Parts: sequence; structure tokens; C-alpha cells
Amino acid sequence: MHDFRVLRDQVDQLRSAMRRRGKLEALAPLIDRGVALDVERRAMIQAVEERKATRNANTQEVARRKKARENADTLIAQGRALGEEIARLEEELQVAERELQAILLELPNLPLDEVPEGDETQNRVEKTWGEPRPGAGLKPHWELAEALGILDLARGAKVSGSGFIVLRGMGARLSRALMNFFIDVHTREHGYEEVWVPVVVNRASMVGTGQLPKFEDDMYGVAGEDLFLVPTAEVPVTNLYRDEMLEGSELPRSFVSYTPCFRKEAGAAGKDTRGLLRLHQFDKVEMVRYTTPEQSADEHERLTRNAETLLERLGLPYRRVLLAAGDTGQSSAKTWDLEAWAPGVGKWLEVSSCSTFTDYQARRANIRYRPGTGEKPRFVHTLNGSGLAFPRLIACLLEHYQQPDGSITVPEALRAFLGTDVIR
RNA sequence: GGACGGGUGGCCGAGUGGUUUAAGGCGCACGCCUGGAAAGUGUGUGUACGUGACAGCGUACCGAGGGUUCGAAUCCCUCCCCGUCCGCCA
Repeated sequence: MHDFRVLRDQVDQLRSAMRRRGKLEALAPLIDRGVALDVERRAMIQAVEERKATRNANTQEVARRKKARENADTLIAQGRALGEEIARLEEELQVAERELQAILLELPNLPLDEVPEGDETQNRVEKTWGEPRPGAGLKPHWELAEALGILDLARGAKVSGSGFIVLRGMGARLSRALMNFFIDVHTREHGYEEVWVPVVVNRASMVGTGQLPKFEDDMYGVAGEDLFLVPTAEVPVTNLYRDEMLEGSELPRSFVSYTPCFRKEAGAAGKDTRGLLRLHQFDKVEMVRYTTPEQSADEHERLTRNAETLLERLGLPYRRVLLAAGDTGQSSAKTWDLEAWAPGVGKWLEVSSCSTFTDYQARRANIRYRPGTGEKPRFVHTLNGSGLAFPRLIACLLEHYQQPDGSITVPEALRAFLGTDVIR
């Protein structure tokens, strides 16, 4: 969410940001309406407050006269009239403020300057690590996994529906191994605090991180309750400090959390849906950081490196992609995607997405910090990134490490966690 | 799920319709005192919005929302959360 003030002194900047996202045409009417509403709003505030000041003075005089046993009937009648007028004006003001608020919640974050303009065709590969294995003669992960008996797509579909999977035996154990490996590295080497959080959250949390109100169709809700299944641990972890004031001296703060993630993926039907490529439920270890505005760029790089480190330890070739403005999420100001190479399907698969949200989420969720004693509170910057998401990573692991006999060589770093050096 | 008791400023805590424009304390800041410090002592110290010269002025905020009233932290209603006990339960 943006400050009201962008609609007064940064409208041009706002318009140009929307243009870079390719959304100016769609959002221009909203922006224009917002600018007008801001002016109206201020005029109404002045009208209401002027009358309230009069009422307060009137009330004091009534109190004084009552105490002195003087007649106050006229003043009381005036007060009643004022009260009615105030109620009417306040209602108008409330209507305007709600509309303005709704507009501000709709507008996406401003992309940072270095983010390329345009849609996903303008995404920029910033670097590549490792040698992508040639795909000739290699099988896709779903064939490998089902042959090994570690993935049961049919029964997942039977129990829940398409897009839900069952992992079995070493497949199930592989998920548990990845969770432990990732979290151990982040807590022991990267300085994160491990948290275990609810995967059902309330509406305020979903609004805080930006999933609502705009993307309700993509979220699973709980019938009869105003609760939602988390699409990512970003939601509960970022909302840990919603409506709180942190001390500047304790920033940056870093959290890592494993959760299952639930997404309807509405509108994505038929696109990259085979095997483990796109699921309604998947597992992910997520990193979340709270920083000062001054720290956030460095912390964004550090967080992204924390995710890359895991891919390097696993020996999986990957590339880092800077998303163009039009491909950057609603709440994000800049996003790096990490894509690992899946030779069996011949594609780079997104296994991590590392974003800085600047103060966009912090303003929605009201997360502030006090830089120092006596100083004004400021909004923190929030950042997060997957470190890492399991299903596509498993796809890459299986495809990259597959042997001619269909077995899978387990990368060194995982062996202690998985208890074997080969899956057969 | 039921009964009872609670939600007040960074923290603790008074306050059941009009000098509360929230007492008092802690913490914090600055000053005095001191050889220096502690103790003591004085002053100050919330957030948001509006306006304006970063002075000041105004308005709102005592869990959230609504109601009664000339006037609500205070009375009424609904909801949320916390505590204690009971019930149910992995």
C-alpha cells in the first residue's frame, strides 16, 4: 500500500511506475479518482474538525453553567444541532476514506529503478551457475519417480484432486531431509531464527502481506470462517510483527520457517501441470527479513545468496533472473527468481523467488521501528525468499542425478539427512 | 462449547457521564547536586491525521465496531483477544 501523499506529490512517479509494469491503462482511472478523493477528503476533514472544535467548546461551557446552576438549554440545543451535522459530515468522510483506502490497496508497489520495464519477455538472466546437463536420453521426473515408487500421482488425485500428490518411502523422506537440510543451513550458517507458524491465518494477515483483497480467488478459504490457508509462510511470518513497534537496534531480523503452501492456481489450468511442476499444495522453506530502509538492498542480496548457496551445495545448475516490472508481483519492488535446470523436461524451473517489498507490506501491516530514543517511528522494509520450494527442486534433483538404470545419485550434502547415497 | 474475570500510553497502573486537554510510577532524555558516580531533585517525554514556517493550532485515539447523550475510557449492544475453572479432544 502507498501513503496518501503519493497521490499529492508523487503522482507522476506513480503513473510512470504503473507504465513500467504495463498497467497504466488499467490503473489510470483509479489513480485519477484517488487524486480527486484525496482533495475531497482533506476538505471534509477540515469541515468536520472545525465543528468538533466548536462542539468541544460548547460542551465545556455547558459543564461550567451546570456547575454554576445556570441555564444551558440554548447551548444544549445548539450542541444537538451540531452533533447531527457532524454525524452527517463524518459519514460522507467515511465513505470517501473507504474508497480511497480501497484504491490504495489495489495499486501495486513501485518497482525500483534498476527493474527493467515491460512484461516477462524483458526478464534478465543475471548469472548462471554450473553446467546444465544435456537432456538427450534423460527421463522426466514423473517417470523416474513413479518407477521408483516414491511418487503416487493417481492416489493424490483420488484423495484430494488433481494438483495434490502423495510422496512415498524415499520420496516422503526426501521432503523431510530437505526441510532439515535447508533449515539447518539457514539457522546455523546464515543467522536465521527458526519459527513454526500457523498455516491458517485471518483476513488481516492476508491483507497485510498483499494477498487480499485483490487475489482472493487464488486463495483457499475455510468454510464458514474468515480464515485462509497460507499460500506461503511469508504471510504468517511477516505478520508476526503486525501492528508492532520494533527497536532500530534489533534490525535486521531474520526468520526461517517451513510450511505447506496452498494455492488454487486459478487460471493456470493446463500450463506446466505435469508431475511436480504446479501443485495446489506444496512444501517450502521460506526466509523472511525485517530491515531498515538503508539496509534493505544489501539484505536482499544476502537473502538471495542464502538461497543460491543451497543450490550450490546440492550441485544443481541454476540461473538468477531479474524479473521485469510487469512480471514482478503486486507487493514486490524487485524480485530475483532462481531457476534450476531440469534436463528431463528441458526447462529452467523456478525454485525460489526473492523479493524486497520496501515499505509496501509494512505500511499495510503497520510494522514500524523506532530508529533511536526520541526519534519518530518509521516503517520497516520487509523481504522474503524461498529457500527453497520442494517439488520443483525434487524434479530437478531426480532429473539431474538420474542414472541409466533409473536410480538417483544422492548429492553429498543430502546423504546424512536422507540416510543413503542412492535412491533405487 | 459453557461460566466468571479482564483488555488504558514503550512498560506497570489509577480512573463507573463534564477541571482526564488519561492521575501516579517505571523506563528514557536533558539539567541541578557530586571530585566522579549512585542516591536525591527539577523539567520534559505517545501515535495518527489536518493546517502551518520542522514554532504553533485543531481533531481523533483507553481491544474493534455500533448505539445512547449537549458531552463517553466511564452507560448499552455485537464481535475479537487474554486469564481462571468446567466440558470435549490429538
